[in-house]
Amino acid sequence: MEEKIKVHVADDHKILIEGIIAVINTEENIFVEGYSLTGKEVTEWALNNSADILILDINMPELDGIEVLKFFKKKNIRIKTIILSSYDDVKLVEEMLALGANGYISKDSAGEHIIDAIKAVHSGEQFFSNAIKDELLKVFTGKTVKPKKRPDSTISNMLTAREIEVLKLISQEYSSPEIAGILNISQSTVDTYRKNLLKKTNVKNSVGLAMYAVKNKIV
Amino acid sequence: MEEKIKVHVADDHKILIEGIIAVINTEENIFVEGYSLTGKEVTEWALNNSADILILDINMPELDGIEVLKFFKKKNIRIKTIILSSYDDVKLVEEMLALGANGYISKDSAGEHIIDAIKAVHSGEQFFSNAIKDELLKVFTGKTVKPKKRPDSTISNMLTAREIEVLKLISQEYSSPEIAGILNISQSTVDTYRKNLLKKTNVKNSVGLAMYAVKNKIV
DNA sequence: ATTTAACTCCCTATTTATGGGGATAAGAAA
DNA sequence: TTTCTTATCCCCATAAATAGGGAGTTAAAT
Repeated sequence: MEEKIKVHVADDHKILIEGIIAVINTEENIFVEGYSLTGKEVTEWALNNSADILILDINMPELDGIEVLKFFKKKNIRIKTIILSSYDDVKLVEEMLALGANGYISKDSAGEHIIDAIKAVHSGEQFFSNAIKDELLKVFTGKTVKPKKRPDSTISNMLTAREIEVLKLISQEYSSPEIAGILNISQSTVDTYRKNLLKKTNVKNSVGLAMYAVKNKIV
Repeated sequence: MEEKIKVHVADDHKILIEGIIAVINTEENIFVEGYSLTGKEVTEWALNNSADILILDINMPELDGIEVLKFFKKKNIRIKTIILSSYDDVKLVEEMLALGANGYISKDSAGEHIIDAIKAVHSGEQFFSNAIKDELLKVFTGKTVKPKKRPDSTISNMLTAREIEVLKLISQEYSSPEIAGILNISQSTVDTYRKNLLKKTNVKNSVGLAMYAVKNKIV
């Protein structure tokens, strides 16, 4: 009496969807109910359909994965979701968990991991790709299940107000001496913020900071 | 006696590779010889191995598809190549063709198109995804091989191919010494490109370059 | 054949950025 | 009260980026 696990896949690259379907088809008790090619399609699908598991790409045109999850929350749609990401970003995982995602796997990982993820999430567990696990441990020391507290514990909250100000100015092409002038603080202080920003965001240089600011919609 | 078409796949996302393999495996007379996860791996593979068809992603870390094709040209390695791209960009098609690519398909297209592309390219034809065809017609009115004119004047066109490569790497947080290493040119040259980029894009610094790259969808 | 554009490399010099360390005052939290 | 966070500042040192100049090679276009 096997009840097959019903999966829906959402990604803007059809080839990748077909790949996932092919991988899933090697499993007896999992099947793909259908797929969506845009975030909008997913939300429309979700209004009148359902599945046990939704595999959701974060990078999609128009409506991305984050927006889709927000939509679900708003409409009180409950579906176990596994996030599919191009890169391993702890910050994103945090945000995703806060939005109710149940798993997070990287596109770099092998197809078998998708199967593992589906099984785990379907049985009520959470699943993360190995690459992300180590990072996670540092952040959620021990708490495996819920980031129940502060609903908007996104990354921007890890940065202090002043750090964000500096980050914004960096992203606007200002140099440290200029930022010092604008904020009326010494350049040493600006340098300190730069150092802290680099550590907290885990990027290599100013360009990384700017890209981080873009990703997190700080600019 | 059918001779199977031997294919090598290069993409930084393993799941996508598995998808392509799965799709290709549905075909009797095509098989996947192996795969590479980075551009560097492809070049190393190509030095001692071969295949009938190489399916090559353009967006890969460190060494992208363009660089791989340039490497082939330099080393006089001949392999029929089908470019796999996330977006339909005529400019890229132009460049790819000039570098000797034989086909260009979008990740948005269905898996069956890969099969079609492999068969077409293997039999000596060129293959393009439908989305790109219309665009192409406008540009190469009839001429399938050589792109001699560039009637379009987008901002990205003011930048040379090499400049765009450097810009990409800058946006990926690489420093000049690192970029020099990746592209196998001297740091002086990289510095020259930086100077030219700053002038052409009219921004103040590396952060500005990265933001420019984002705005113009170069990254 | 000549010009042009792209790619390549070098020199000199100054300014910024990065990385390590430590330190103090104000205020909030435990 | 004591501890922790935030914001502020400093020293030292090295690496990287910016800014100006010049110059050779190749390949394509006219």
